[in-house]
Amino acid sequence: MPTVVLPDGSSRDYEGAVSVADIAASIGAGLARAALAGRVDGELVDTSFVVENDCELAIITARDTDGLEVLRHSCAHLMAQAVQRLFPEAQVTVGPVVEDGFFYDFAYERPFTPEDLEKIEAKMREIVSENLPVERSVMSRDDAIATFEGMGEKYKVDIIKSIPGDEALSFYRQGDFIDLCRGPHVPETGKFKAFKLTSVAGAYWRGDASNEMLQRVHGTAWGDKKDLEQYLQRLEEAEKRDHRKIGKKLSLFHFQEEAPGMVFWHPKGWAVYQVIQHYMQKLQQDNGYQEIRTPQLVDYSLWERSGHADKFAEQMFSVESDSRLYAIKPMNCPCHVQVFNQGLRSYRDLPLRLAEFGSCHRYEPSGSMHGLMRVRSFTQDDGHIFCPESSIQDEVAIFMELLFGVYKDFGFDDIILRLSTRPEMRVGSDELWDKSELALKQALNSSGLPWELLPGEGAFYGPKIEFSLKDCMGRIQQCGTIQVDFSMPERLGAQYVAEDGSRQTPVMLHRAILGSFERFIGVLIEHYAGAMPVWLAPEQVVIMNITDKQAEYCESVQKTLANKGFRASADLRNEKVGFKIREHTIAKTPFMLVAGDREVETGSVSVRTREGVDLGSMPVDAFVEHLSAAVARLGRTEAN
RNA sequence: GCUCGCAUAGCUCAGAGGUAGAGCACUUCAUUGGUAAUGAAGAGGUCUCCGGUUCAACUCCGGAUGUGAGCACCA
Repeated sequence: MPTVVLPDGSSRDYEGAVSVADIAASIGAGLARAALAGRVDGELVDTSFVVENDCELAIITARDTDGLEVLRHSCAHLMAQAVQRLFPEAQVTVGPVVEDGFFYDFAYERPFTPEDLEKIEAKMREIVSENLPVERSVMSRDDAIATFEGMGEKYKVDIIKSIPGDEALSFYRQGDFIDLCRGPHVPETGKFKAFKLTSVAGAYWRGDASNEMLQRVHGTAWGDKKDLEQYLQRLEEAEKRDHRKIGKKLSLFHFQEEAPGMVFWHPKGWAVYQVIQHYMQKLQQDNGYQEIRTPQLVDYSLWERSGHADKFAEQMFSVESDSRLYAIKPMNCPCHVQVFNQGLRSYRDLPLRLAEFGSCHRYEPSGSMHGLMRVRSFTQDDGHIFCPESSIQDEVAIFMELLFGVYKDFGFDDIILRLSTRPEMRVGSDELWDKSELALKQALNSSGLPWELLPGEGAFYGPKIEFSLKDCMGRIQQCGTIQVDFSMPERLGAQYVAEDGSRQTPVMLHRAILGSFERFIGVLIEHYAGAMPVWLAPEQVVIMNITDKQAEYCESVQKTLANKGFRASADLRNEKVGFKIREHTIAKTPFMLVAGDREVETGSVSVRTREGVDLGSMPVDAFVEHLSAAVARLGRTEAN
């Protein structure tokens, strides 16, 4: 006589053991149709799961996040079934759920083509219309291995063998297809209303580049057609915001074959870069950093001493000159230690905060480059804090405060914090790791923000915090970081004289707020779809005449604005004002000023924004005030 | 680096085994027009590069380079 408590708090009694599907049916026919799975006392189960005792139960539909996951996971099975019907030689491997969809990896004699994808999708629809029941079963490991060996599925056999423990394994069968799976799954193949295969690409077996390459087919699945449509629109929107596209359209920068992975900044892109750099420069000055500049080429031996040559030799550019080997600097830290090492340092000098807009070159693998997001030549807003072990927590807390302010100024309010702790391969005593991990944890906790733990993901020299921001498309972009390093100061002989006269090795905190200018600007472009906040806009104002008669007036207004430090230009071309408005709107210039005879007479300008809002005519002074306020707001929203 | 795709005018893209087209941009002329495209004319391409097949290659084949998606990598 189970009593089932539903999410709304109501409860229902049943005569005897009853399946989740039956419970759904007893609540309503609509719910029964929509039911994809159940959650019994917090655990996800199939709708065929039989409830025998009192429990809390929720019927899971495509409206639940969990339901969508079940749907997508089942859709991966559906796809695998379709592939095996079309290509009996293809072997199945794994097919997990990913954000917004799923994929399945197949081993096949040749890569799938886009035409194959269409065929697979058609076959999937066929299987949907067959409405095959999806049935769970349990097999012992030995039986499972024998079964899949019999089918010639060697990858599955591998997977089964690699699952630890020796309890029985669950399998899901739908018609002619069976797959190893924890489940749960949808009750029958008729449940799929909206799915689409999106792409095919290679992926290594077990994610290891030394293994053979499989065919990974990506797909997406949703509760209904409307959601699918919305998702596809979101993809389109993301494509429109692609910083590579906008960068070209707005002439911010370009790349060319002669310098792969290195940016040619155009005047407008460089203007943005400069604004950001000046902003950071001022910020760091105001917050106890001293700016330095270190060489581009440094003898290879320094990189050997720092340990980088060992690990990253292949990713370092080098130059030979006078039979000496130099590395083009791939990072700034060893150079900063050299600056620290000049002269004898006292504990009174600490914390010593050195900052550099450090230009670095790394030979990134060709396939990893991506517009501004991953380049071979980039500039970090790098900084290193040399301090005694005891100040780690304070320094980290101060840094985080600084970083949050910067992100807000750029218009990012949603920040994600992650702590990466000791990896297997590491230097330094456990005691040291304990201390610094604790320091980072305490700094995180005192920020009051939620944070995530990534065990084992720290650098070999110390734990780190990574700061990611969420852009307006909900994508997570890693930018800032602070890392504790107990290794490099020692390797490179950094020391200071402590209060008691003894020589001590300082701890070094590596930190960056933006990460790299290139990447950060890429993120900004996508976040704002090119329409930068006024303080960052490469061109803040353009003033245009209606006829040649107002040319002189426009020039004088332009000069007035430029003298006040605004980025203003005059568009005096012999074109209709509508044409000019259109061009500058497309160019995302925040303010467009029009001057005709009326404005000349009254010493005013007619103001229009790139959003198409007409602010009417106003005296030039009034506009200057308006503009100043817009600039001063930075990227902050009203609330912040 | 790996798998698959792509590479045509400054940009966005069409295009057939018989040495190329559109729109925008550019130049010139006319036009002086009040808030998202004034009209006309002109100029512009060793069709990424190197090989091969062919009477003939921008087109087919191979390679290189760059680039796109995904994987791997990311101090």
